Amino acid sequence: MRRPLCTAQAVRYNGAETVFAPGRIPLSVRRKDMPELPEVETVRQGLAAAMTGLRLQEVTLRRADLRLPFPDGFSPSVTGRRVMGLRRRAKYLLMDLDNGLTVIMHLGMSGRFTILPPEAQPAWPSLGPHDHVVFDLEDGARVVYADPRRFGLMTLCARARLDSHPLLAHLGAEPLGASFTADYLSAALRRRRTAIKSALLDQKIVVGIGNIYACEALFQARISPRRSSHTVPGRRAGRLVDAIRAVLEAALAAGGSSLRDYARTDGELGYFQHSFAVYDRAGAPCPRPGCSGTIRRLAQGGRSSFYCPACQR
DNA sequence: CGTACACCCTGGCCGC
DNA sequence: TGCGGCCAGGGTGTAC
Repeated sequence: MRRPLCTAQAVRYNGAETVFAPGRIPLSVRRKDMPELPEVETVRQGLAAAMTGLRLQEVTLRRADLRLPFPDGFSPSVTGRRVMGLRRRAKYLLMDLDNGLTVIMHLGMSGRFTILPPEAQPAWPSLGPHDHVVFDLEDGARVVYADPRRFGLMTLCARARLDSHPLLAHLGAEPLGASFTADYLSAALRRRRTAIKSALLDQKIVVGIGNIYACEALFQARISPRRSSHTVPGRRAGRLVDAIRAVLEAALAAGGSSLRDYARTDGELGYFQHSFAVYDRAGAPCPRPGCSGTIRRLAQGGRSSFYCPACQR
């Protein structure tokens, strides 16, 4: 399918709705399907509702690895166990089992879970080539993990040693947690000379922010993605912390409502229509009221940044 | 240690 | 219209 030509496009900004003038600039209305913190949290809620308290009657691995190999004994360690609950740390999903083990799961870029309710069983879709893990629950429901690009992972860890697991030990602050403050961010950035955009993607500083929300938060905080990190501490760090929280919370709210919609239809979790102020909008007018700038695209660290050079400094 | 970049993978988009 | 090529991205590993 080709990208639609822009006729009129609505974008939400600070609660006010801005409508782009008709133009000839091709704008993709890209469906966001890269899991960042809000998407992972939405998936966590869906899985928790479907799995908590139930036994995993059968767990099937349909290949030997994703980004990493499944650990030896994965299926036997998990099969027959009861799911005590689902937690999230950064973009990792943590499924606690009743034998003291926790399943660590990451969606990578294209990982997705689908919940097939028991009553729909005769009409369940057959498994495709990218359906790598199948959890059959004791109530007859089925949870399928699919991941075309296989950047995701699934592994096991004793719950008592979870905090020192190599994947989790070096993670920075949760952006929606109490420890993520202007002072914390200022201290983390003070001696860094990389661009602030790259620092926001560094999971040792703050977790859960991917390329899209990094761009959106910098736009809302009116900070250029090119600004050197060590010039952010102080007032800008305060704006940035507020902007990160606002952007993630708005996406979480959208995810929650889409979860209810999807649960009624095909049970697919965490993927929803979402529009962005700057992400993937190169050439579009800046949506900030009163700003006449044009959104630009910039390559930083092998990744695309989108920003308004007129109002982000 | 901080920084920069290659790499993993495949669907989808682009140009020819 | 068909096909080859390139790009997207998170996280880790390596080289400077």
